[in-house]
Amino acid sequence: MASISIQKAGPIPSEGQDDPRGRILSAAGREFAEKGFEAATIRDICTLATVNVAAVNYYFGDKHRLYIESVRHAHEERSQQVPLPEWAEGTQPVKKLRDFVGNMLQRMLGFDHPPWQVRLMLREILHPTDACRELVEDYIRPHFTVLCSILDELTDGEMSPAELRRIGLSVVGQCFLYRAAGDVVDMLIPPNEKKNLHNPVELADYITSFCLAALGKQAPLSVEV
Amino acid sequence: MASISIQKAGPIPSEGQDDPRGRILSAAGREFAEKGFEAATIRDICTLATVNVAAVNYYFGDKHRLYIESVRHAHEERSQQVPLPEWAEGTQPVKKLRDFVGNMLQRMLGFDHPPWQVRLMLREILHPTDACRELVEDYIRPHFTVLCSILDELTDGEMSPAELRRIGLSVVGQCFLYRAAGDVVDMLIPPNEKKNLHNPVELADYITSFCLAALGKQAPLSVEV
DNA sequence: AATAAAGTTAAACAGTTGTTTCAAACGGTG
DNA sequence: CACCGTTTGAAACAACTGTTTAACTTTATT
Repeated sequence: MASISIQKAGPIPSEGQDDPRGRILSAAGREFAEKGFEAATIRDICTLATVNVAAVNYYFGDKHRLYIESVRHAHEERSQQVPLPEWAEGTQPVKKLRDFVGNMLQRMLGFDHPPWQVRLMLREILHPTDACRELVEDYIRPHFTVLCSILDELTDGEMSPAELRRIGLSVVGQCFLYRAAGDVVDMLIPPNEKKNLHNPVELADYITSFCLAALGKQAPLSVEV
Repeated sequence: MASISIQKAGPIPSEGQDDPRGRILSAAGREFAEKGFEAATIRDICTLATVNVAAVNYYFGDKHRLYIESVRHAHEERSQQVPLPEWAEGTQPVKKLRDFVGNMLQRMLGFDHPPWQVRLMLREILHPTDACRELVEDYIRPHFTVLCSILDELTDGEMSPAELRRIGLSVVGQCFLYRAAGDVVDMLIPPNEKKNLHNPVELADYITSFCLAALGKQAPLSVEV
């Protein structure tokens, strides 16, 4: 019966290097991230993980539950790969915002090319399935809450929570475009321009400045007429 | 031989109502938009279009070419569904920007729920395939160019083309988030707040104001310290 | 060492996929 | 009407899918 292995959900939760469950989880994450749930096949995943096809059924029950676990595994891993910055008491909110945007861009875009964890999460954001709610509550909402509290500090409590959320979405949106539609962005701008202006470091500065200017906490990008 | 039907690529390009080719194209668009290329099946598409499974092979050769044609069909249809606004000579660039953002949001989000054309294009933007280049050149780039020229007017030619493109991406990004990650946005904000602040009309005003403020063409959203 | 449980394997299963076949039906032209 | 290329139809094809089976090896416990 499959239900036996389901109850256990894996015999040993340790993350050893020759731990089959962990290997499957990692291989599945990469495959799901690259090809999506339907196009990724259990056989390819098992080949990549060097386990027998029956192992998926043994450890996870079926493909769907393997996917759910893969998403969970991905955002847990990414959370400790790129943790939120910690600020000393009394840090200027302007600096906090800049740090936060830089951190978000680093998490989304990575130093070189984005890791499979992010691409898998992105799929879930774009076409949510059962795994989405947990992803939002455990990963996205905490980050978004931090952003909103920074904006609250920045605007000296003048804004309502609703307004803060809307501004927060403006910040996130500017970063998110580069992650979700990065390929199209690359087609819209010249190649050298990308290296100079649209790299994570430059972008963090620019997006922060753009938002600070919009909030009147910094000189506008253009002079007034 | 399949190559016979490929050369013709459909016997009659007319768009009659009982035109099988047109029905397949429309049904395929909806299915691809909802389920993606892999998960959508030729059988489902043909059932929806009330044609035999062999019709796809007859009119389009294979599934992949049907997909390519579907994307083309989608963006051509959407282009004339929501055309770019036309402005009289001497229209204020501020108004142009507001119109453009409103137009873009309407195109992305639709009045009620977004049409399948947009969702199909979104898939291509997120995970580009062969159909992407044409989509960018024929649909996205023209729109983006208009936006950049509006921003050029707005800033009185002070900005370099590269800077204009970067600002343009800030505008697009704020709109794009609601389209691509709409489900997650809905989970992050209270339901009533969505109706009041995050509907296309309110959003157009807000995003325009945010950008105008950032560019110093309008008072900032928050008062200065 | 004997027994049972856990883990792993190759092989097969039933169902679905994209694609093809070939004969029947259609629609205009001589 | 007979002829023709064009279009449609039901059925079959081979390949691949997720899943399961049952025999096998390993590991731990008594």
